[in-house]
Amino acid sequence: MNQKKSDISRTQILDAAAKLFRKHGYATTTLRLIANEANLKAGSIYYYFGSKEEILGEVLDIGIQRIIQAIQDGINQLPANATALDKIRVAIREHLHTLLKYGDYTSANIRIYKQIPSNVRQKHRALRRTYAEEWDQLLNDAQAQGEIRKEVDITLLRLFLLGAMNSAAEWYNPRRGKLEPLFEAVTEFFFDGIKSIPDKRQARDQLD
Amino acid sequence: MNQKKSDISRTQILDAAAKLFRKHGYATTTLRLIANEANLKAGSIYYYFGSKEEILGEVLDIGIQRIIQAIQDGINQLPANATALDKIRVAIREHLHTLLKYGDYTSANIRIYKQIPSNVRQKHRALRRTYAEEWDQLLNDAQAQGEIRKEVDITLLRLFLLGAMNSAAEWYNPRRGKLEPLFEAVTEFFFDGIKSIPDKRQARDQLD
DNA sequence: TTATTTTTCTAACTATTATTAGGTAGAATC
DNA sequence: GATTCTACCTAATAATAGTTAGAAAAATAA
Repeated sequence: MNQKKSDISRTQILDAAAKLFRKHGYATTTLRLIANEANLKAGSIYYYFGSKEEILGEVLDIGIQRIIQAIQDGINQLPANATALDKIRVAIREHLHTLLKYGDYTSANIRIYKQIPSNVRQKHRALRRTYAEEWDQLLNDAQAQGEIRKEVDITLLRLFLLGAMNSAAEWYNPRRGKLEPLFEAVTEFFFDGIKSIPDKRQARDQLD
Repeated sequence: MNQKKSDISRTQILDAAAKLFRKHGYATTTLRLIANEANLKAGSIYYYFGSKEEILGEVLDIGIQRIIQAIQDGINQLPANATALDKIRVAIREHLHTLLKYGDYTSANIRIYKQIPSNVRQKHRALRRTYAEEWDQLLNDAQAQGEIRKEVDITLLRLFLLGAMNSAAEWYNPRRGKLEPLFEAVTEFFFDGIKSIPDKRQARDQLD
């Protein structure tokens, strides 16, 4: 009844696949490479998965689910009087952390999503949508509270904010720098902007 | 002496490759698909290119060069009294435009860069570096002029700004929306931020 | 121990790939 | 008109991919 050995191998295959998908993309990652990384032979993979696409699907789902979980946990730890912007700060931090530190699944997801078979992408789309909606919720709340200017297009904000963060998966090198400055830079840029002096439009907004 | 026919076919191959690389990635784009899109047979491609990698290399280079050219042209058309931020605005606009409108080469470059054979990426890296340096120049100028707050880390700003813009290649649908709102959103977010009221830190900066 | 089930391996099969060798039709040149 | 060059094509090659079938080994149960 106890099938521990089996679970271990299955996890090793997924871990190996996530790592290699992230690094080399889906198409160029062969089952023989995955098997090798997981200390198996290629044929043995089919004891656990029906196809290469099935592995891909599971890696993708795990990638998003981990990040959703991390943000959920982070927000739950916030004090009761936390503002909407506080929650967004937590979400930014957890997103970056999950993406860049414990990142094979999440990073693989971000990196290869657009270059996978369309039937797999199709299936995975719902989960992505869910994640996007959680962000929209956070951002809309902040706007409703008056913490985000009311002219801001929330959808575009989400797309550019996530786009900026996800791009770090392309250039961030864990050995060359800590993650905290990235978090501070993102919040600084998006919350306050980079300009020295508020221009007329912003000044006007403040008079409302 | 006039080899117009040849040039046309060569260009068609490159156009087809850029289009397919952008859409399906490098590995999954076969020479037969490229040939078909360019109205040739696969073997004929070798009359023009020595290998698939050679096509890739040329597509990548063209992608960056077009964007560099567009920005250069845009800045040159600016009046003499344009500010450093004005130039950055132009650079943002041209970057988005080249990426999203005339985008097969540029978009292919952005999308597949991380999943190509490392020797090709190695060769192409210098051009990318050049482009990054042009941005750093623009941003540093603005900071030296006092138009960007002096605490801003210019390298991180470049990485996140380009990351945000490039992400649009993943989600922008030309049929569903105009490009101008994107441009406005990017400048709004990065220049002024999204917050309704400047927080203490920003207020402090303004007192310096 | 023996029997059964779970897990892994070996060795092949089929399809597809980039690449190459050699041919061909027409245009250009002599 | 004969020759050479240009721009392709056809057909084959060798390598590699995902996948499968069946045997071997390891673990578990009897």
